[in-house]
Amino acid sequence: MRFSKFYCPTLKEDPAEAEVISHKLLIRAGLIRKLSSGIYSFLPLGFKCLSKVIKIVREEMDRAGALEVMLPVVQPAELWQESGRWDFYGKELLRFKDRNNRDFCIGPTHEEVITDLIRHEVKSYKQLPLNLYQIHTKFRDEMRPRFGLMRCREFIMKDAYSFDRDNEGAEKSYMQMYDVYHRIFKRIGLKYRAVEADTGQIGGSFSHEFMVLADTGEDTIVVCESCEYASNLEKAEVVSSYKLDTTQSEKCANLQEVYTPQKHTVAEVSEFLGVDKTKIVKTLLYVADGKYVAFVIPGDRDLNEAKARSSLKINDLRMANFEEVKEITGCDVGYAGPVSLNVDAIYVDKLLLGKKDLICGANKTDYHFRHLDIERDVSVTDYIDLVNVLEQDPCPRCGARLKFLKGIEVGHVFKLGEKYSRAMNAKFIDSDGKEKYFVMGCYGIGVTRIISAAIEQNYDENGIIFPPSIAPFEVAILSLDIKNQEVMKLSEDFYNYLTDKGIDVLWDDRDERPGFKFKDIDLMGIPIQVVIGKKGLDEGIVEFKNRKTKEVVKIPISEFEEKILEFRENVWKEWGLF
RNA sequence: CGGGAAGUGGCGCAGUCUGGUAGCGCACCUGCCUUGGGAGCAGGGGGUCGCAGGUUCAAAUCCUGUCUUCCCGACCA
Repeated sequence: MRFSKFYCPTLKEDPAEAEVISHKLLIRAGLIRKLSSGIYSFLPLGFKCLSKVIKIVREEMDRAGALEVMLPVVQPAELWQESGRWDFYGKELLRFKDRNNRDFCIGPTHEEVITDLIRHEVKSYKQLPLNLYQIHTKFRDEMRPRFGLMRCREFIMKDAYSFDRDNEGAEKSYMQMYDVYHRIFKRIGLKYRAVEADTGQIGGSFSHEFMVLADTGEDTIVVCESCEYASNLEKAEVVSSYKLDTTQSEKCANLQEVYTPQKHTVAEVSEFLGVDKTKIVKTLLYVADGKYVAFVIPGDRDLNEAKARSSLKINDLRMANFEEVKEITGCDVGYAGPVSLNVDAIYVDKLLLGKKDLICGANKTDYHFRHLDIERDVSVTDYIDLVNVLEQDPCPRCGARLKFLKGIEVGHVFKLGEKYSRAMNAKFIDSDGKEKYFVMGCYGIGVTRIISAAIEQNYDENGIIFPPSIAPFEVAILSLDIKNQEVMKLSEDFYNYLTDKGIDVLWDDRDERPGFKFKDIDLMGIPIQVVIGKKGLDEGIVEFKNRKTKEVVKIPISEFEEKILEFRENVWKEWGLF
C-alpha cells in the first residue's frame, strides 16, 4: 500500500475523551473513531489489524476441527424465555420490538441460538462431537463502557460451542479449546496467563479465563510464586487452615459489652481498642433473593460477592440499605454483630471456624462485644469460603505464597454441561437407543479487546509497538527524498520485492518531511522500518529499524533482498513468534 | 443507578466569574521556501458556542430544564 493512497488520519495530540494508553493510541494512530459511547468505527488501519487477529483465530479454530458458521444478530425473545435468561440477563440485554410488536433482542451471546439450531438438526450420536464457531458482532448494553475497545457495547467476538454425547467427550472438547487458546495467544505475541475463573451469567460447571497481563487490567488475578496455580481473584480459594493471628485460649470468657462511641469501621474499632484487625469480625448484611442474610468474615478481609453468589446459588444479591440494617439489628449502622441477629441465615467464613476471643458489633449503637466465641455464641447456618484471598496467603495447591497481578480478560472457556440443553430440551439418540441431552461447552475470545490488550502491553513514548503477527503492516518503507529518482526507484523495487513475498508493506511515498514520516510510522507501530534516503544512497546503504528494540542496521543496497528476510526473522524471534 | 467533571470550527483549548455579537495552536486550501525526527513565511476557508426555554435593549457568558461524553463507584462473557 502506498501511503499517498492510504487513508490514515493521525493526531498529534491525545484526544480529550481517552484516559488509558491503548484508547489514546488507537485514536491517535488512526485505527478507530467513536460513534457513540462504547461503539466504534474501524478505519482502514484498524480494520487491517482486526483482520490479522481474526485470521489467526480462524486458522487455529479450523485446525482444531471447529466449523465456522454465522448466526443472527437479532434474536427472538422466545428462545431467551425458554432458557430463562430473558428475565435473568438484565439491562445488558438490548431489547426491542418489531413491527408486529414481537419482542427481540440483539445477541450479547449465542448459546440460545446455537442450542436451538442443533436441537433441530442433530439427532444422532454419530454426528457428535461437533464444535461450531463464529466471529462477528455482539452487543451488550454495558452500564459503563470504557477505555476504548477494552469494554465496548458493540464488539467483535469469536464464540464457539461444543456438543458432545457425554461428560468425557465434553471435557476432551474443553481441553482441546484450552490448548487452541494457548496457541492463539502465543501466535499473537501476548504475555498472558490462563486462570481458573468464576462462571458468571453464562453458567456451567467450570471455566478458565485467559488474561493478558497489564497494569490497566480490570481484573485481579492470583498466581502462586512457586507452582502453576493461577486464578481470578473472584474464584481464588482461601485455604481454611490459614491461621488468624488470634490468641487461642482453651476457654473463652463470656461475652462482654464494651463502649465504642462513634466507632463504626473495623479500622476505627481496631485502633480504639488497640487490637489487630484480624481479631475483629465484620458482619455484612445483605438481601439475597428477598431474604435477609448475614455474612460474617474476618476484619482484615473483603467479602467476595461472586463466591457468596455461586456457593449459595443466589441470583439477586445486594447490600441491605440503612433502613433494612436498622430493622435487622435494631441499632445504627456500624454495630452489627452475629449474636442474636434477626436474619434468615448467618454464613460464617471458613477462616473463622472454631475461632474464639474475637470482637464483634453488639447490635447496640456505640457498643461492641469482646470475647466472641463463634461456635458458642453464633447460630451459624453454614461455614463457607466467603472472602478474597490476600497477597501472601498460602497457595491452595502447594502452600507457597500467592501474589496478585492485573489482567485483561481476552478469552474465556466454559464447560456448560447440560445447562442449556436441558433448559431448551436439546436431545439426541445415543448408541444405546436412549435420548440424552447434549453436553455442551462454550468458548469466547474478545477479538476487538485483544487489540487494546496488545497495545496496553506494547507501547512507548512514540506510540504503538505492534507484535508483527497482528501489525496492520509488517514493514514500512520510508522514502525520505521523494524528488530523488534514485530513491524512488529503489523504494519501488523494494516495495515490489516484499509485496511479492506476501509481506504487508506500507510505502511512505508522501511529500512530507522526514521527521513527519518517522513520527507517523512510529505512532502506527509498524514493526520494521526500511529507511531509504539520499544520504544513505550516497553511502550505498539502506537502513533497517526494529520498532521494538530501536536497533538500526545499515545494509549495502546489493544485499537488501537476503538481509531483509533475515532481519524480519529476527524480529519475529524477538517477539517469541514463528 | 449513586458521586464528580466537561460540552465553543475536524482535533486540543482560551473566553463564562464581571453580558456588548467569538479567539489561539494544530489540521485544511493557495503560494514561496525547506527536506534524516511532527519546519518557516505570507495569504485564505470553516463555528452563530450541545439542545430547548427564560431574563435582558443585548446571552458562549445569567437562570431553568434536557441531552451527550468522560472519570470514580456499583455492575459485568
